[in-house]
Amino acid sequence: MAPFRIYLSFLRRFSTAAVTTASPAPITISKAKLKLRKVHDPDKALAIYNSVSKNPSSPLSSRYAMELTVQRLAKSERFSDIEALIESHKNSPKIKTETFLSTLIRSYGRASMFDHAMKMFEEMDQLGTPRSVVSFNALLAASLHSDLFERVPQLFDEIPHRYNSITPDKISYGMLIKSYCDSGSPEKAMEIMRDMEVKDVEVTIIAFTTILGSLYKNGLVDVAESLWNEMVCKGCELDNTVYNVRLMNAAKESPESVKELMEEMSSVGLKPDTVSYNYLMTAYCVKGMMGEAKKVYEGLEKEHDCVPNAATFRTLIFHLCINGLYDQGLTVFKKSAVMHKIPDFKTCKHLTEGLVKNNRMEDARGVARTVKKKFPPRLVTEWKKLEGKLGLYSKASNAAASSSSQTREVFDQEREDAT
DNA sequence: GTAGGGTTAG
Repeated sequence: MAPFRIYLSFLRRFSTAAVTTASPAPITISKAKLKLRKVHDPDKALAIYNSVSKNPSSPLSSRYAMELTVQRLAKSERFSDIEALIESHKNSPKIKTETFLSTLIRSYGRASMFDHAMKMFEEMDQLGTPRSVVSFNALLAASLHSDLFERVPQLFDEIPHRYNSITPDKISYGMLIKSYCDSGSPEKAMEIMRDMEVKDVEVTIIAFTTILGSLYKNGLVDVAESLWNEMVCKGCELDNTVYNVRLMNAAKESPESVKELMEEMSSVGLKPDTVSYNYLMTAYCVKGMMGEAKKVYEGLEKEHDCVPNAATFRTLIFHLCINGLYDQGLTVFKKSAVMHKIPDFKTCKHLTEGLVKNNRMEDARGVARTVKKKFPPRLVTEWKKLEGKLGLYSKASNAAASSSSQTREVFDQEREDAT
């Protein structure tokens, strides 16, 4: 049933493509990956994926394409399509290699389908795939991505006992630590860390970073600071991510403390990245210093050679809206649409409501058009309810339509870009 | 990016 659905989806896409665009010819994998990053419609994603998966040239890359496709389908809750897609790979001779099978387990995790991941792990004997810590780690990753953090300690107890070919390594332990951190127990995570030291398993910078972030989030700032000192004393090679976690904490304090820490970052030879600048921008936003926040945003590309990401847009647009700066919010929103990184539902709602309140009906409809194109079906349904409440397409609002040729231009540009 | 775990939600 499910493979047939995929086929139908593909046909559907194929027939529209035949009418509206010139050639649906087979494409290279690198092209497919570029396209997949932009496309959010699950049927389009599947069509792109199918147009390369037949081409056997580069199997390594197509795994990545699969993960992207699965993520698109997962957002639309198309679980039977995901199952069909992933299971179809079991026919490949590569299924006997543990890394390939582990990719499939991990993909199930990306779709929060932990039971399927577990089933695949258990089927390894029948499939003739040898087991090592590689597939065990894939299974742990699948439970973390499925938000089943309580399953991780359980698997940790059971699996290595059941299969003597599996010995947890530093990455397994890293995920165990993450599971405790995600369930709000950084102290328990620190116990695991001490346990690793006893067992002579390396505590990597990633494990440290996980704990550090969790300590800050749970308000255990003093413990976090002493862990940081411990890392520095041990000569741990610090990187951007661990500094970014500290910046997260500094952002709660003040923009000044963020800047100070960013200078420290530079002085140790690290270059602040998009995430770092996002924290600086956030620090200005929460203080209501929107002019300064926008300067950070504008400097991202111009001065710092960084690309704004989804969090950049989400945070900035949200705060522009709650400060009543809908016009500026709209400008930034347009940019986010061009970059296929529109903000979340709540932020889009704020923006649209604000535009309606200011009688900018055509601009509000422009935002709505983009939202409906990019959100998964469930949210589109929700969004249409909002449109009804706002009277976005009522007669009165049509009459009030104004100044929108510019809006159309930008949204049309975005539309072409998406195909 | 090539095996895999870490950072942003007002």
